[in-house]
Amino acid sequence: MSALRIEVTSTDGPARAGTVTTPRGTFSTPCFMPVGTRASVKALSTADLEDLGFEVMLSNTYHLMLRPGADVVAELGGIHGFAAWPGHVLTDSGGYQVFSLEPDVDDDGATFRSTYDGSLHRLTPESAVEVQERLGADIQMVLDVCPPLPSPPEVVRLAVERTAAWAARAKAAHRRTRDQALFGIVQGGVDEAMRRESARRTVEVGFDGYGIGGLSVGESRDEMLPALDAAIAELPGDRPRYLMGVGDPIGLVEGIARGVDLFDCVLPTRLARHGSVLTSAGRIQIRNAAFARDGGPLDPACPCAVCARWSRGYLRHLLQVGEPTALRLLTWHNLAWTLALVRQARAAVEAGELDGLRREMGQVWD
RNA sequence: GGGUCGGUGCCCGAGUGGCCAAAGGGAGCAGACUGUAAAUCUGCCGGCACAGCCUUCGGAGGUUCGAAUCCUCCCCGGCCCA
Repeated sequence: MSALRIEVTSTDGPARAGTVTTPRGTFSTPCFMPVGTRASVKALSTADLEDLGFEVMLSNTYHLMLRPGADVVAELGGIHGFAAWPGHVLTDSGGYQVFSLEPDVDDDGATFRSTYDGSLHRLTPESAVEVQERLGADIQMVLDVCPPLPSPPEVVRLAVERTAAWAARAKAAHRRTRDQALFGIVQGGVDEAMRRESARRTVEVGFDGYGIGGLSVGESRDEMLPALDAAIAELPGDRPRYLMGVGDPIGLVEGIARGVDLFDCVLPTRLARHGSVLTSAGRIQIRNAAFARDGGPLDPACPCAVCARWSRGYLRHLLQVGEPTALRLLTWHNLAWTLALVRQARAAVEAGELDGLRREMGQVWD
């Protein structure tokens, strides 16, 4: 009789252990069971995940609006019920997605085609707020205009104007029914004066927090940081400042040094899926042949569950053969690594030692 | 034994006289990625003293100015008949 190896992977990450209950008794995993055995499998301990500090789940109205549809999410308990997530949820307005899909933008809103089925959709400042409210998001973003960089001054100007006008409309459309927050967004490209103006005009409308958008869209760090400084200088100190789309190690630390409170970024997860691993010695490409016989962890200094258990050689193997688990494990590590960095930065801020951390990071990352 | 189809670069697979070191895919190797359209994209992928030369399309001969492509024999595999 052939046997089947039973391992347990929970939906929110690799569980350390699990149990398999069969008519013959309960066994802990990994274990071997005869094929055909009727069994129920239960994962135990996802404590590692909670430990990582995933207190905020990020989600995107653009996707939820088109698939499965905001009404479906609303019917199934809003995003918290739908995704079984009790923590906070921040939704993006779709402004960035719309920007990346080459939309037709006019003064009233943006029209774009769904990448799922080609159908035409329209987003306005009002409808973006309405969708996010139906989703039940705790932190909602106003619809903005995010021009690519570099862009001619008149394009940046127009983006600033529309973003300001849309901010006022979004605020007017927003009904505070619970303790949800609405954040405005600062645009202005890499022009410092434009950044200041956009920040002032957004603050004039008045929001619970402020996103700094339109950065990390192709410009160099030397262009980005002065623009960031200019925006932050105009933002109130008692409101959260959210640097949208930045998530590289230097970007995080430099943002924190300038007073940024919140980030969100695809970089750690996308890099992971593509085999780029964040380590205390810099980025490595785990696909490289050099790691085939490397029995060590991704990052010896990393305390994450993946580094505690699997070798570079094994993770490379999983990736090379196309095993989906590889994507997950590498993502787990990059996320844990990034969160550890942010935690370290937080501690450094409290200890007044952030400059030391910045210098350290500068020696490893560019 | 007879018939028939076929043997192409690491693998699969186009090509059927010159434009062929040989399409395409996979594998391999390297790189990119920052408010997720993206488990995606890009480059390399016979050798070398590299605008050229050398070796390669089962093997050995031959035809031709010229062959992976045509002819002969041989080796190997699939299918059909005996």
